[in-house]
Amino acid sequence: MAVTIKDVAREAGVAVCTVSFAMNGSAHVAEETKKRIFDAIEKLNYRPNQSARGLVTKKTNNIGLVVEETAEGLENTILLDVIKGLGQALGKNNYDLLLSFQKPQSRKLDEHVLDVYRKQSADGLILMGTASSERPYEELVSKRFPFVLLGRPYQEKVCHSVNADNEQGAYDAVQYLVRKGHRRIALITPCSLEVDASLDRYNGYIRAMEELGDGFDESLVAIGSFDPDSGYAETEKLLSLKQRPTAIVAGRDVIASRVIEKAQALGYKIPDDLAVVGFDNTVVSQLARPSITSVELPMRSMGFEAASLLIKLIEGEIRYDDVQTIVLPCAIRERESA
Amino acid sequence: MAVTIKDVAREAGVAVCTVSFAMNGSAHVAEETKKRIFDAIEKLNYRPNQSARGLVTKKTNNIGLVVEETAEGLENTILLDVIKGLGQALGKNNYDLLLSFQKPQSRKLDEHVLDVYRKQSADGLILMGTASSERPYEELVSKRFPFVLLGRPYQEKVCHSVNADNEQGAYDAVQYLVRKGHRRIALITPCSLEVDASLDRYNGYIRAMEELGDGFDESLVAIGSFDPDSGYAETEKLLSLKQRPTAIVAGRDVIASRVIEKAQALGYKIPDDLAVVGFDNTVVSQLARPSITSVELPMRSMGFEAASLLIKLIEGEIRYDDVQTIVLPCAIRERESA
DNA sequence: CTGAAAGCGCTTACAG
DNA sequence: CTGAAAGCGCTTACAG
Repeated sequence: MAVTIKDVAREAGVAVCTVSFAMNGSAHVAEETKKRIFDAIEKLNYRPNQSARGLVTKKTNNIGLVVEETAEGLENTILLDVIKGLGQALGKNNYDLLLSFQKPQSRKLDEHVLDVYRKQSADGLILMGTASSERPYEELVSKRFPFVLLGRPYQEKVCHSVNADNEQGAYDAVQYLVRKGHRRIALITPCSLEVDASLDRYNGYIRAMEELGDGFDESLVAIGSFDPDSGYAETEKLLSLKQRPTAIVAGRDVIASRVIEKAQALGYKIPDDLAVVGFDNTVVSQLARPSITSVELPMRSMGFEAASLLIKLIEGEIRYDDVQTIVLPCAIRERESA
Repeated sequence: MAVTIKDVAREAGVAVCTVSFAMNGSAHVAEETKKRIFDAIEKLNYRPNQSARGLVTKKTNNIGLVVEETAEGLENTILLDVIKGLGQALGKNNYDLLLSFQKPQSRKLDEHVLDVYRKQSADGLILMGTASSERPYEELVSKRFPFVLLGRPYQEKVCHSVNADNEQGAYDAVQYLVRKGHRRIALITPCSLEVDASLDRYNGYIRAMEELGDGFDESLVAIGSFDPDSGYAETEKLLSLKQRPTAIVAGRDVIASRVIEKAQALGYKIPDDLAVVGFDNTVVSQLARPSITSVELPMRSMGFEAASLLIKLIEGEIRYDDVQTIVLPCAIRERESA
């Protein structure tokens, strides 16, 4: 049915292997022969069958990305940027992205990750999300199967990983506010501190506050959540402090928008009475009024770096044991709120 | 290196083909033998090599989704919902999603679409986006390669397609406002009318307005754009009409949020002085204050239906020539702005 | 009900 | 520099 390498060989009047050599550059082929071959390929619109190729080369030219059936990992807009970043690196290197979705019945994500490895349908894996499972890594590592953690806890340096520097992002946010003249700076965490990124931001905040010399005042920290209304109550609490903060670092943009609403409702002018810095630089920060100064996570770069690293691992440009831990800086996008 | 069907056969003490028969149910195997085989599979963690399987069955169990290098198609948050919907259907049926990114150099998306077909790395294709190219379809159709258009112009019923009923969505939005007592209802289109979805919404609006009996007043229509500030000027213009509208249907949520801001700045109360209905039901409509009543596009269902349809096509449950045109209804999510 | 064998479309030593 | 042949890991008629 489909055109095969045999058809090309016949059309060009050469042996099958010569076509293969010419296409892959795996042996020298006379210029003239080459031209005949490439003409035949173009004429017939020949593309090597990936399954046949994969069977012998043990390479699929696919990168796997596993997604939970509940799709929690897809919840955030941010994933789109990651995929774009992945795509840039992948397209450049001629890889495709294989998104594997869990079957509704099978509850164990770990097993599913292992399955895409066992089926050999990808040459490497990008593992992203917050879920920190240990088991799949073991089998993957022991079999030296290439994979890169993206935005996950980096397992004591035993796995290649790419992450955003959340700690530095929060630190910079405080520093930015200090430069604007603030000293009483509060933090609302993006969610519980059990989540890695949340803890990192918390730590960055503390480091910056301690450097300020006033010491760390626990009453200036509130724990936010994924509740869409998270930020209202925390703002009210923070602003009713005897020594109220003049600035708030909100762990996520949505929370920042709630902070602004509540503060405005209480009669505060933003940013004059209260400065607000958000996190994630999502569309929310652009649409809010006033627009929100926000710490941008380099999601696109993270995707790009993760895919580039994985490809180097696959192609042997980086040794498997030479564990890479890439941490990318966050940048502050200045807008009206601070 | 990896465990093969031979290993399983040896472990279970049967012939290779018996293992294959047992796994695929393609021939009867005695219960007892079956048990030995499945025990061996479990013990060895055997999973059939996808390339080998694909080579002989001519099936990859992959669905292709082509993405332009510029990733325009990925621009909207909405794609995430589509992917979730695709994933639901795919996971259930044991297919993976192959996202193929264009190489930076190759400028022709059409060729790239054809390449994933020619390489035989997917059993079918989901084509989404607004770009309407004709050429790839021809080759695909003539070779009877399964593909489904998602949110694209549906090419005079020659291609299977899944779409949202934008026309009805706009019609319903007007009807909804009429029920709230409005008659002077304006429309700001989501973008130029060259885009299919935009035109459909425009037509739905017109149909509803004409049914009202007051006839179609062109001055009540403004053409919006993708400019982030689109909506400001249009609102100003519409509200300065001698007979100003009491309600505005905004073609996108972002535009609706601009309408609200501008109207509020001009002293109008929402929804009392001016009712506003948005489109797309994005996070913007939830975060705006007042929150925005919005027409929801069934992106998740569209993804699910598109994948389900494609799988039926692939597996022969639907004849290739029995062209399916699935149009899914939009629903109005009532909030504060109307 | 089970086994031996051919073949899917490639790549890669191995000769010439 | 090019050709004939083996083999990758499966599935599927074909015998028994």
